[in-house]
Parts: sequence; structure tokens; C-alpha cells
Amino acid sequence: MVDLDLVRAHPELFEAACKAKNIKLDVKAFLALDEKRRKAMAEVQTMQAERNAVSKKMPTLKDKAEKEKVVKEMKALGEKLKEQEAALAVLEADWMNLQLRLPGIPLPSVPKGKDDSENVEVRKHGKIPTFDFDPKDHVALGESLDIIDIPRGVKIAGARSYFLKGDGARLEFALLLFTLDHLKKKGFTAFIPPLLVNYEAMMGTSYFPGGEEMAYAVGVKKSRTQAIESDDVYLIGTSEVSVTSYHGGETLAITDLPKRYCGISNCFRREAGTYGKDTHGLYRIHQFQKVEQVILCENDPDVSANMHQEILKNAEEVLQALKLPYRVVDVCTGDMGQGQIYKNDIETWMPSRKCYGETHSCSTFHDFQSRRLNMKYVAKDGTKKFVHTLNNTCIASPRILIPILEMYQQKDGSVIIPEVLRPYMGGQEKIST
RNA sequence: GGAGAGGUGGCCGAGUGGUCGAUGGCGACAGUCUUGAAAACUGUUAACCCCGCAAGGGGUUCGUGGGUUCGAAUCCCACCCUCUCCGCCA
Repeated sequence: MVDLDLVRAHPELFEAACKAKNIKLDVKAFLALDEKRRKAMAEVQTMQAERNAVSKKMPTLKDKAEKEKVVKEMKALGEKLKEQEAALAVLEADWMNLQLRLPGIPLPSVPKGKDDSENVEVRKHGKIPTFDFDPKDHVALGESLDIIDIPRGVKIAGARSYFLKGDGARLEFALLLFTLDHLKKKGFTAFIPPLLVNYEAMMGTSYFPGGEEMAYAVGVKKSRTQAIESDDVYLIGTSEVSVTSYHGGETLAITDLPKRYCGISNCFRREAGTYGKDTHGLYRIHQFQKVEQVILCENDPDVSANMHQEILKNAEEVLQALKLPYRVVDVCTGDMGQGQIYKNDIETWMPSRKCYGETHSCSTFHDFQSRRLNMKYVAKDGTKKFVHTLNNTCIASPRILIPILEMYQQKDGSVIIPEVLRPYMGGQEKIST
């Protein structure tokens, strides 16, 4: 959600943002509707004012004939009002639908571009490895070590499904726990959040409206064997949804800020519209586990910019501890989400793909989400302001298993366990057949 | 799943058809008193939206949505949520 006064005063900013982000939205049409809506509101409110004034007088009317006359008039007014209110409700619904699709305006520093091919590399870390043997990819490694079973995952759950098994399952939890401990040292509070959330949480974090087909809705209308009522809850695609919504509707004290939160959760993604894309292995799947950093801070661009760097650094430190080569990119306008105004991806080197693959995504929203979530704080001057929100992945598995397995594989087909993870695996040093 | 109770302002709680955005209390804020504080006393104290440069005016909101009515916190219907008891269960 955006500042409507700003839209009215400077529609061109939002038109430019729509164009840059490839959002099909007619800002002028929205403003025309906004005008129409306000006109209709004025009419309705005038009628309501009259009704209220007469109603207030009603008990004082003693004369029976006069009273009857007034009642008759009010009845007519009431009917007309009902019609106008219904018409206004239609306008409001259309208005809201457009209003929720207005984009956050990218910061001036964000590179212009149409899609991820135009993201701009900021820095690289680590050395791209060479192997003195014929390296396997993570699928082959997972299969030979019996730690990943994709065919059986597909058998029971369909495409993009998998089992992690044995040391594969343990390795994932080691990664998650290591990351949680890392963030604990950085002052983050961990959350195991609801995985099923209501529409408001999806809307508040700006996944809805627009991203409905990306989320699993729970309670199918009809199964093969029986009709089931929908529960109107949705499986989160990231704990950002639950954790950012945690203080929704609240007014925080400035001394409470910044909030450094992290959610650990399963994440569910329908991956609609990605048919045929990244079908191999564990890169793009329907379910995974993630530790996500979430920040709520003051409504100050400098403060949130610093927080952005802080959570970016936290994630980089995890990759450095795992000794994985990665690069950081500035995400271009065309590859940003509706609400994001600045975004970095971290891409980790994946030997089998012979390229860097996105493993982290660090986003600044300013007050875009907090306006939707109605999440404020009392500023130094005593006024209430919307907080700034940010979030970044800290680790997401099993996608991160791709570089780990592939980078740490040995000639004999075994995989060395990264040193920092060994304490979380009972001191185990390698996975072998 | 069965039975019952309930959802009112920052909090507690009154309010069963009209001068009710809502008595009272607590809290918070300001003032009087005090060397200072406490106590006491006095006053102020909701959010959102629309019009307006402003002063100000108007509207909406008593869980949510619908209905009855000239008029709804109050009556009717549906739904959501909370609590208590019983059953079932990780």
C-alpha cells in the first residue's frame, strides 16, 4: 500500500514505477476512479448527515401528524441512501482492488532492467572450484549416497517433490540450527510461526492480491472422494508472511525498535507458471525449509538502509562460514516485487549449473508492508509513523544443498561435511556410502 | 464433535430501540498544591475516511457480514474468535 496523497500529487512517480516493474496498472484510471469514489462518498455522507440530524430530532417531535410526515420523508431518503451506498460499495471494491496493486517506488540507485538478466553484480566472494576428477551433480551424489530420493518424492507427491533421507535430513537440520545460532549471536529472536495464515497476512505482506496462484490454499473445494469446505487459509511461501505480520495492527514504542526477528519454517510454493523451468534436482521445488530474517525499524531511509546491509551481511557470513563462493547482485527494477523498493540477491556458485544460482533475497520495503499491516510506532516527535520492514533469507534448504554437496564432494564419491556444521551432526566429518 | 458463556474505547466494565462515540473506574497526559515526589483535587485523553489553506464541518466504527426500523451497541440471521465443561486426540 502506498501513500495516497503522494499518488494524487505525483502520479507520474507511480506510472514510472509500474513501467519499470512491468506492472500493468493504469494509474490515471485509478485516479479517475478515486475522484469518482470521493464524489460518491460526498453524496452519501450528505444524505447520512441529514438522516442523522432528523433522527436526533425525532424523539422531540410531539405532533403526531408532523411525525408521520417526517417518517415518510425519511423512509424515502432511506431508500435512496441504500441505493447510493450500494453504488458506492461497488466503487470502493474496484478502488481497493487497484489501490492494492500500486507499486512501491524503487530507490534511485536501483538499476533499470526488464528481468533477472539485467541484474547488476555488486561483488564476488570465494573462488570458483576446479575438480581433478569428473564431478557429479547433487542429484547423482544424493542418489549414490542415499540421502536424496526424488523419484519416490514424485511418486507420492508429484513433480518437484523429494525426500531427504538419512544424513541428508540431518545435514539440512544442521544447516538450519547453525544459522539460528549465528542469528542468535546477532541479537535475533527466533520464531516458529504459523505455516497456515489468513488472507490478511498474505495481503499485508503484499503477496495478495496478485500472487494467489503462487500459494497453496487449504481446504480444497472437492477431493476425489468428498466435498470439503475451504478453510480460507493459505500455506506460507516464506515465514516473512507470518513474522512480518506478528505486530500487525499494533503501535510499538520507538525503544522497541529495531526488531530483529527470524522465522524458521517450511515454505510452500505452487511454482505455477514455471513449467519446464529448473526441473532438474532440488533447485525449484514445492516445499523447503528456510531461516528468514525480518526487520522492523524506524521510518527513516538511512536506518533501513543500514538494516538492509546488516541482514545482507548476516547471510554472507553464513555462506563464508560454509566456504561457498557467491556473488551479490543489485536486482533490477523488472525483477523486483510489487512492494520492494530495493533488493539484493545473493547467488551461490553451483558447479553442476556452471553458474551462480539465487539462494538469498534481501528486500527493503520502507512503509509499503507496514501500511497494509497497519503497523506503527510512536516517533520521537510523538506522532505515529509506519515502521519500515525488511527481510532476507539466511539459509534456504535444500537449494543450498546443491552447492554444498557439489562443492564438498570427493573423488571417491563421499561428501565432506562443512566444518562449522559438524558440531550439529555429532562431530560427523563426512557422508559416504 | 456435544453443552454453555461471552466479544463494547489503551485496559476493566456499564449500557436491551432515539439528545449514546457510548456512564463509571484504571492508566496516560496537563495543571493546582509541594523544596521534590506521592496523595488529593481540576481538566484533557479513540481510530479511520471525506470536504477545507486553515479554523472548522461531516461521515464511519461497540467481533465480522447481512437483515428489520424513520432510527440499532441494543432486535433478527449467518459467520469468525475467546473462555468453561464433556468427548476425542499428537
